[in-house]
Amino acid sequence: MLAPAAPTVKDAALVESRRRELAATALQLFRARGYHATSVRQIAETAGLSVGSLFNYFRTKEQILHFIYDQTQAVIEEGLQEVLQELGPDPDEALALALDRYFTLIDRHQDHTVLVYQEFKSLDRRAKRQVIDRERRIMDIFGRIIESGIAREVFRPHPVAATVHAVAAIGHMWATRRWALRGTVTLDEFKRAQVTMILQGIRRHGAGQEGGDV
Amino acid sequence: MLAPAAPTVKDAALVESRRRELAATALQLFRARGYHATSVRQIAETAGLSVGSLFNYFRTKEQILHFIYDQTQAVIEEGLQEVLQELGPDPDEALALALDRYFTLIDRHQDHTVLVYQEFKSLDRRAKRQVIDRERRIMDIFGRIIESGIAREVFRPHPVAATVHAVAAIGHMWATRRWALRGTVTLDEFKRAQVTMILQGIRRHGAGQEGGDV
Amino acid sequence: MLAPAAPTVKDAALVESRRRELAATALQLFRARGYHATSVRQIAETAGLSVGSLFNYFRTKEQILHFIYDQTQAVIEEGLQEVLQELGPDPDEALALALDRYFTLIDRHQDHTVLVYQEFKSLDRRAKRQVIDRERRIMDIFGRIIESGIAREVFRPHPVAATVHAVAAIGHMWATRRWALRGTVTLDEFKRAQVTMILQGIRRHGAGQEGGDV
Amino acid sequence: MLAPAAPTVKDAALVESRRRELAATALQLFRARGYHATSVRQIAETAGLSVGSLFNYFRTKEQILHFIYDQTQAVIEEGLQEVLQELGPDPDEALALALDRYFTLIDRHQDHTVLVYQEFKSLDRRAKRQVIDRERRIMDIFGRIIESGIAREVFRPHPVAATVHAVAAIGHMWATRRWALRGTVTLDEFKRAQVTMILQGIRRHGAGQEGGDV
DNA sequence: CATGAATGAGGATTCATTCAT
DNA sequence: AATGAATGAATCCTCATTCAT
Repeated sequence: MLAPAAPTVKDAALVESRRRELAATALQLFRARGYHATSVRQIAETAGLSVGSLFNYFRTKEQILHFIYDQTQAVIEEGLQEVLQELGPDPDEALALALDRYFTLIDRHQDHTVLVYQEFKSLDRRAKRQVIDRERRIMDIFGRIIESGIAREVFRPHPVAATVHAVAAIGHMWATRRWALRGTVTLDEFKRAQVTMILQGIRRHGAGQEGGDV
Repeated sequence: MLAPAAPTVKDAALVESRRRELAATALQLFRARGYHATSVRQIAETAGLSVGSLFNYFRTKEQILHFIYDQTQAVIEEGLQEVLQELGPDPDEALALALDRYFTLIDRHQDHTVLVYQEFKSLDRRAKRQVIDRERRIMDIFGRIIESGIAREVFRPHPVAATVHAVAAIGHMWATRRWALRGTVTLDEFKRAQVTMILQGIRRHGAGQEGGDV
Repeated sequence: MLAPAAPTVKDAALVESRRRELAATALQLFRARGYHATSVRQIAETAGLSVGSLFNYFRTKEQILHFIYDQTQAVIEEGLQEVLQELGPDPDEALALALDRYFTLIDRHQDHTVLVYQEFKSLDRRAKRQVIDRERRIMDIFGRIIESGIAREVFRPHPVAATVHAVAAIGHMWATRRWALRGTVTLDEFKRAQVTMILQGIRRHGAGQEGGDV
Repeated sequence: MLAPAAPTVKDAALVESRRRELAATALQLFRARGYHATSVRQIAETAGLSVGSLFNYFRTKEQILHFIYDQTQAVIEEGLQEVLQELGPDPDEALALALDRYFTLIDRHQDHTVLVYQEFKSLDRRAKRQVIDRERRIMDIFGRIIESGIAREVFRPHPVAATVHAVAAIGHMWATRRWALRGTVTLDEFKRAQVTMILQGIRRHGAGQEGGDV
């Protein structure tokens, strides 16, 4: 969870709900105009609050950004942890399922995904570290699946980091390269193509299932 | 070429060299501090010019950004066109060579690559379109190689867009996810792993060469 | 007495006690951080009240300041009136006693003394006049002693205003120039030195008692 | 001298003259409305500049305040150093001359004198120290005269700090208590009364000249 | 062509005060 | 009588851009 640090307002439930509203509004504006081009006043007004009120829920503009990051990363991490429970021992199937879920989550949080690429550097050091730590935890989920596949001699023993971050890159691309994909590939086609490529790409014996049957 | 639009100064050679200097300086500053956190004054001073002078070579701050994008994209496109000449008919080998070159170019222009992700939205519509058009041309190079592979029934007939942009995503990741890769994978290891994964991943018969022989 | 103007709350005793508490808290904060750097919210919280409540006891922030001034000036005036009762006819002795009491009171209300110098101008015209009137009354106490001394030809016939305000300046300096005096002079040494200087300084025949016998 | 720290503008002479103008304007406004109640915009506009320009000459509002302090303290210190050259060996006469000059300087810089009392606390630590150091140097000038008088057994051996700061307090009072003195005492009467009181007040043998013959 | 002083719109943030509960 | 959430004017400061020299 993101460090609380809400000024003035004491009603925790109110704080939570207002923060959510504001974050949602801000996310849209940040994506539409960019973080710097979006003024705090715009956020407040779009959310139907006064500037003063906004600052009762976030202490700085940057905190809004951090909150957005934290909130969605949490959802993604939880979503993946959830699917982890359901995974069988077959690395092929496990990775396919995890990838499917990951791509679904990214699809659901496209704006957030792009925003991380764009405005990560606008965070302060502490926030940066938090975001990176969380991202590392998310990557570790795939890392463990792949390592188990390597241990079982199903996957090739390639540098896990390279593979794991390729997974992230390919997933994120669904959000960052929408301009190219929109209209040419559906989410399902995208999933099938990428899952196939990744699975077949890292499998030890090129032979076997043609993957993609997810 | 980037739309001209240099004010006042007539000497074309001077304009070109000054622009290059300024762009190089600006790229470093943008990467170090971010586009918005970098002031035009800083760029000018770091480059050893006066603010007034800078505005003789670029009409707006945004134009500097656009110039940087355009310049590096041109180098990348040319670098790929170059390698295209040398490609034989074997799609496997062709793709491997093109990928290798592409990853090399991205490694050489990491700052630029990251900057595109971060500040693309700061461009105006015209500039955006130009950058996207160029990116599409770059992608088309891979597109043609892959299509030819599909035609020869070497590659699986998956949506080309998905594959092509996966190539981009994986390449860019070398720049955008340095924080994760630095220290764990060398450029050569990275190249080998990704080229293998991509080739094996899209090949029709999973069997065959184990890739990586680049 | 300070002009009433307490809103809403009717219970006079409650009003008085709350005002005292708030004023005491505010005085400390004003001295520590400055009047402008202290927010009403801080005052309320430090005093253990809600902002809303505070505004039931003071209508404006300025009114708090005014109240502090008024309250302490009253104490000082009363303290001096008190000593006036005990004064004998000897102007030398009378002045010495009054000065001693005055310096003691200032020592006890250093924060207030400094605050008057700093934030007098933050009062509105009416409040300013009230504070000045009270200060004049305090000065008059010394004025009358000195005039009586002049009439008895014990003190030199110098402009009384000059002498009287020198007394104030010297007394206040114990508070305003603490940075210089702290650690070098004790209150008693200070008193002895200043009383001696003042008495000997205004006495008609420089000769006579060497003062300091306070 | 005040640490330079002027941004942007390079023409040193221009910086100096603009700073003087701005400081003069600011001093008036600060005195009339108070430091906090005066906006930077007001200062700029009153001085006939744009806000942006003002910030080419001072980096912060506080720096203006510091500059004002520094500038006038320098004048006062120099003025006293000057008179030091002309002093003979007679402590009585020396002190009388120094006091006369000091009171004259304070009269000439009343606004500054009051402002120090009011807004000293608005300075940051470094600036505070600078102002105090300078004030100490000014006090030392009187300190040395008095000590020499004590050494020659002309003045009583009272704590020098107490006397020296009484001098300051009495001098400053001409500025801080104008509201009481204006109209009742002229500068010359004030000087004569205070010089007499101080000299006679600290002299060893109450006898001797009746002072005031300045 | 170069310089650098001037501009002023615009941004984030604070805070005294109000008022519905 | 107490609470504390809401308000929005006002503040300091930055920075891209212009233009006289």
